[in-house]
Amino acid sequence: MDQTVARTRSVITAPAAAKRPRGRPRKTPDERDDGNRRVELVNAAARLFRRKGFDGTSTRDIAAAAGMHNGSPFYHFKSKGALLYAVMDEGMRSAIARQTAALEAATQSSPDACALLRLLIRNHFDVLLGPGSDFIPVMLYESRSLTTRQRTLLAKLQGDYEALWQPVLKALSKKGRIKGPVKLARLLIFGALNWSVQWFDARKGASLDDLADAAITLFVQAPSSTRQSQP
Amino acid sequence: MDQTVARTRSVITAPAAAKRPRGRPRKTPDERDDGNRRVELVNAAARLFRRKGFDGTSTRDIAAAAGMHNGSPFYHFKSKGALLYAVMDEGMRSAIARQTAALEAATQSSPDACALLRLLIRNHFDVLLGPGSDFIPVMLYESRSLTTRQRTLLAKLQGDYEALWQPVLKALSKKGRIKGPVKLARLLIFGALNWSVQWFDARKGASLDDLADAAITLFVQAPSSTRQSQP
DNA sequence: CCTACCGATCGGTAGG
DNA sequence: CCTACCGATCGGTAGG
Repeated sequence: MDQTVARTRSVITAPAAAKRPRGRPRKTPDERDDGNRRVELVNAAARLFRRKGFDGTSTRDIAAAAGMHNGSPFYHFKSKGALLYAVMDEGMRSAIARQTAALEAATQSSPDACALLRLLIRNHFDVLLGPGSDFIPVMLYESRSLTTRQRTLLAKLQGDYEALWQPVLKALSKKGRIKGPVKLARLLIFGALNWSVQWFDARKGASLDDLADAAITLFVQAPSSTRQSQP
Repeated sequence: MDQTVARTRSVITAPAAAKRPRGRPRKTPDERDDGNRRVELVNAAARLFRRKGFDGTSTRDIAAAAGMHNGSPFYHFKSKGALLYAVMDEGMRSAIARQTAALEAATQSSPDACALLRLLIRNHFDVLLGPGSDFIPVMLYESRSLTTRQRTLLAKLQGDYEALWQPVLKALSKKGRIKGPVKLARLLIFGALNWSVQWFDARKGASLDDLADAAITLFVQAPSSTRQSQP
């Protein structure tokens, strides 16, 4: 939100150069308040919320992971719940931005619905399972702990995210390559993808590309002969 | 375990007859220790663990929901985690029993793989979303709170459950009606089903039959013409 | 952002 | 299974 302002200030304040011993956790004093610590808090919270759940994570855990002391997170966030919301909000915004950019780039070359779905799915897996992506899993599995208002705000972003998929799914449905009611198909497909958080192990078995291939193969019906498109 | 001993004792101690004012929740003294209270605890725990999560539920919540006082759950279970395990264990055993019975009954009449899959899926939705079924959702979404040993024990049951699906899925795969690696297909399909816990609303929209239909339609490829079976 | 601290809650236990 | 209770932890705040 207003981080840009704070960030600018830090550039001015900072001695700019290298040379500070700096203990592990603590940042240099001139980096204080510049928004970086806030980001570190959100990152630490995302990682811990994912691994231990919202209720299983204490604000002390988060503070320690960000190299702070007990009460310091409350300097940046007014409550633990606000931290949770920040994680989810950032997760959704970055996922939307990523998919939007991918779709824009792709549409220039090959506007094939099946290829677009594969792109969306592949990116979705990356957001769910890729390195450093704890935000969306937290969003998916910890929303019980949100307030009603937070839930409403995030539902808007989720709607935006789904809206990116809808035309692609509709096109495939119209071509008879995705069967059944589109709304239910979308929910089932998202479920298949989102559940991968529970079982995917990056160290063994399939790659994210394998997953995307398997998903496309499973959900998208083979084109009926080749006649369907030219009757 | 050794509850039988305590049970006998209570029968002796109890005044046996009627006539006691008794507050709402309490059972009659002669029903004490007969195992019913244990069942009530597990049921209450299942409902609360599902709604608020394991970490978000206190043993006092559970005690109150079962009409007991603060420390009483620990008369039946040695820890909160043991209660969680009991919920999941019962959930898995009853789900396995249900699917096994359904498969046995069905195999007598029509051994059609697609119909069998539809049966499994329909029952799975019932176990996930039907009335009073909080056990499997807890199993699916709270396993983070298990100890390693508990997780191992439950993994065995999960394997048994999956084993019921495997021949059906393999048959469909062999017929070319489920595409891609069977293992990944199974994981994706389970995900699609299990995720319904997050969005299904019994009061509006689709029924469990609608869901099962949509799932079958989405996952199972239309038989290629009708020729595939008689080459 | 640290220090010191508060009130509340929690899992669990003793002792009957 | 109840009563009374303990030690630990937790979210959050004051005051700098």
